[in-house]
Amino acid sequence: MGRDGTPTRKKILEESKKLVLNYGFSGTSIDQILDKTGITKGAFFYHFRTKNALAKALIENYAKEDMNHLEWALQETEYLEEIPLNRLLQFLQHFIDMMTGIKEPPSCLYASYTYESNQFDEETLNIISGSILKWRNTFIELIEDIMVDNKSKKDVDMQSLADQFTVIFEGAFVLSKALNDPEIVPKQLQHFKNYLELLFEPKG
Amino acid sequence: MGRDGTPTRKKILEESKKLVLNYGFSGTSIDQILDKTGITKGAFFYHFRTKNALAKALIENYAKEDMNHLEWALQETEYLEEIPLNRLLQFLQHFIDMMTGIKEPPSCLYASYTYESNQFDEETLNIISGSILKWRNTFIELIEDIMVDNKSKKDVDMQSLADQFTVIFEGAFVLSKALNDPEIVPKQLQHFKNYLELLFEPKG
DNA sequence: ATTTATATACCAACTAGTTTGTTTAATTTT
DNA sequence: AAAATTAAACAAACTAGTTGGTATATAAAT
Repeated sequence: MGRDGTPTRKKILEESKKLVLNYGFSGTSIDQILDKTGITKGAFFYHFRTKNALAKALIENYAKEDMNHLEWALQETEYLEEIPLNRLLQFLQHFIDMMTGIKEPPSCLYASYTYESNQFDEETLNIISGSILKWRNTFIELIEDIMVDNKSKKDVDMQSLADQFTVIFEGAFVLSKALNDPEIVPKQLQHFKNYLELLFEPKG
Repeated sequence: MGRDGTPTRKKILEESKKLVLNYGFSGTSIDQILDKTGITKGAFFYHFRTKNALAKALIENYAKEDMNHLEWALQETEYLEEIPLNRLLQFLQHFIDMMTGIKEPPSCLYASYTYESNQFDEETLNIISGSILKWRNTFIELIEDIMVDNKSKKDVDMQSLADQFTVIFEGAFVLSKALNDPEIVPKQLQHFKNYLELLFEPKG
């Protein structure tokens, strides 16, 4: 056994994530990361073969956490399986709650990478599209369950309705950052919840 | 008088905008811009004092076009002033039409800059927030006109409802790019239109 | 009308500094 | 002993920005 490198690796990933979200990936230099972490160049290149290997590790990490959020909300609402509309609304409410009261504007590595996508290889970009498609398909299933015995008030395209969750998240992040107002995020999600209620709630 | 530099300046702005949207601002080098435009470094720095002066000119240009779109849609729907809901829906429809049939995923310089905001000075970032607030206030007025004699089906926060237009645009751009599917954009806007119809249309 | 002047536009080569990445030898931790 | 880390020097390529000079269109003076 040698010594344990995981704390160092973790520190690099943590600090560089913050830097990337505010300077962009190209705008973040390795020297900047070394300053923030206090480690040396040798240690950095011991953990990551190239700067783009860091990019990939960052997005892999981020996607894993993202998929955990998805699984968590699915499990938390599993008990409502028999009342599909309530389940979907509760699923959404979890994310509204999560985003309520945050102190600074959140941001998303997917969007960050997407706006400098020519810097990254296909494998790295596929992690992003893969995650987004996972959200899409999850929502499609949740909505399909509703539609079994519940007609929507409007003739809607289901795939794009499913995408709207991610769309609103991503868009709200951009506005929240640009206007420096974290409250924008939960408020926008609330509108999506309203929309689903208006579309699917039975009463007149 | 010397020769006319406006075509050169225009070329720089056009090409660098494309580059910035795919590589990020930091990820776009001046040499790259010179390759694409075929001009020389001397010419570049004749037109722009620094690289960040280009960033500012780019966003000024972009914001101006953006504000033109806003004014255009306002004027096109002015004839519906007396039927505020129809006006808002028609206003939206203009942008749905504009985004229908496009061949490649569009993107937005506001979002691009926002995800590497630490690269830019306050003046540059204020152009972005200024434009977004202009959209917000325009939509607030349009919605207020509706609410004069039309109660909404849900108790909605007006400011965030106004913001949703920009939120959906920005979010749809991100997904459209990440999944390489330009059709996402008009489809997402259609959902916003649906939402407004469900909120404000009188019939049961 | 041709020369002369001049401001603008532009070019090619250069400079100073930064970037990612390498190397090597010594040191620390398990 | 093996893995992780430091420190420091180094290189090759790239970066933003500078310099000194040249071309071009217009306007003024001859």
